[in-house]
Amino acid sequence: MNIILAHNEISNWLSNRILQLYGLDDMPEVLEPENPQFGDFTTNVAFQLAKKVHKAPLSIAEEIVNSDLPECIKCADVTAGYINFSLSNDVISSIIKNLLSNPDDWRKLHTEKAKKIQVEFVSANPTGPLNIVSARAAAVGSTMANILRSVGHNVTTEFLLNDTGNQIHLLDNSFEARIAQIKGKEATIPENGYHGEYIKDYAVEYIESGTDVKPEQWILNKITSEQKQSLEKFRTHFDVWFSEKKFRRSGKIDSIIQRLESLGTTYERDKATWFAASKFNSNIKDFVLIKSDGEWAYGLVDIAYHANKFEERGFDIVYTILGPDHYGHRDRLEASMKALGHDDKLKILILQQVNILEGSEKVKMSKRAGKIITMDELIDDVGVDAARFFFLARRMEAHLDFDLNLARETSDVNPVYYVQYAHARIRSILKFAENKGLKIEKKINDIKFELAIEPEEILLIRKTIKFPLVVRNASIILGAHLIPFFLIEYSKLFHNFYTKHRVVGENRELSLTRLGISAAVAETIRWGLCLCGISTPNQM
RNA sequence: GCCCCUGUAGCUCAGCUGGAUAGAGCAUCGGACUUCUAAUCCGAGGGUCACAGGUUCGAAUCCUGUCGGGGGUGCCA
Repeated sequence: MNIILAHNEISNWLSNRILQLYGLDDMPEVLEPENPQFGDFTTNVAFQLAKKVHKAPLSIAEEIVNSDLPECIKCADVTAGYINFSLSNDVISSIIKNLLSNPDDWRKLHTEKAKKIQVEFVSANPTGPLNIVSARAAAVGSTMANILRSVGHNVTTEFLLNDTGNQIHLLDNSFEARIAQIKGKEATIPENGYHGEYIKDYAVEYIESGTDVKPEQWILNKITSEQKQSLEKFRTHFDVWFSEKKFRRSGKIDSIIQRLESLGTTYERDKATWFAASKFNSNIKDFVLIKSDGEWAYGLVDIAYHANKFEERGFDIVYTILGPDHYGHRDRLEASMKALGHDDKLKILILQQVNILEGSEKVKMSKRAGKIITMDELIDDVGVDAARFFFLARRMEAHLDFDLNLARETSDVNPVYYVQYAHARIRSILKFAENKGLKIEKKINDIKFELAIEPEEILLIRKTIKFPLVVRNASIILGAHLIPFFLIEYSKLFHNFYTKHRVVGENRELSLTRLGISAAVAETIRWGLCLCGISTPNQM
């Protein structure tokens, strides 16, 4: 038994009752009440039916409950029209024992029908070190991928390497100008080229290495491999680095343009080829696929790239995380996927930007001007754990003001330490108990959860068994932030429990029960932090 | 102009596919270590959920409008 099954059982039971009593084919919502006094699950279905069946909510609720309850339920109370369900003790106890004896299985939810999903994120231009904006994307994208895997999907992470085009030319020109300057030759960096110091450092390194690799190739390799390193250090792994350059040579782009033409979605104007995007979404304007000089526009390449994800690589769903400056691009891409028959398979998520503040002044970041806060600096200053938690503990749509000074100062009070501390505390208790001859792993079957009668114990147990619901919900609403917020609240419950009740005490049976609860909490925190790519130290 | 995001405690933010008394962290003030980790806990103060209408048994949540903040609206990528 697990909580997801129990939840489904209640939902199904309710729909059956509604069908039996009123002949209505509804799928009622079964929610968790905020206040624990209202049980483990609650439904407001009586209110919703009141109008349809012309009865008072209270009597509807009573009618529904007046029958055999689902097996997992101890009791169903009707209060003010709500129906509140409480799980039976056996179910609760078996869920926790299951968790303790097979933590790895417990982490595999398999709640959804497995789909082949791609998450594309960061995809920064390889023109310099990754900045703090990419760090937010990295934290969110990698955590989303972890969450989707947890519920049973087959997930691939991808970084689109923009290794060709204007920005790359500018980078190359800037790099070669720096090399020439260092060699004492007259050279100027293009006005809108890359002026950052790092280009100078790379130029020195290039010259000193005496390599015969062309500067253009060398700088690209250099920057890409440094980006990879930074990302790995930030616990963000990409399964695929997809080269735009290679893709452009594959011939797929020509075939996409032909298909769009044969679908009648394109037209010629001013010597350019346009896509009639407004046909698919009246809010957007048509845009250019092939420029008047015969070059492919970025929009076209990206259409072909996304079509490739579905057609060549067979993804059922693709999540592409973009910054708000690509907002205009979202509707265009989605319209084009519709044209190609991939309705609703592509979901573009806009991750709001990070504003950098220095005191109260907003700092404009620009790679070209060389003003950036790099991901490496962030890692050095505040650490991976604190940085990831900081980025994850807000939803995607939230604009984020990042004051680096404040972040440094508050890294001590970042809630991540609060959560990690709860875990470390428990490890320490378990060790203490083990030294006294109470090794919880060997006594799981002896635990008597009915001994847990203190409110703090009951709250912890309730919250523990429900974490899978949080993970599932996060996977559905694509809200990675649900995990950190759960962990903060959850850790608070534990710290509170810890100060009020002694875990390892005189009474061996009670100690065992409390150790069982504590071990389950530690396991849950470990899972949650692991989803977030955050470490779980055993001592702090 | 049009489109997207956003406005909740002094600060940073949860809560938004409508539900029971609006939450957390930080900051402020007052308490708690002889005992498994005080990186902790307990308590207090702090709110016109931007504003105005509407829908509903019920609105921070949905709809309309107004105002404020951010972004987009390229034959750049």
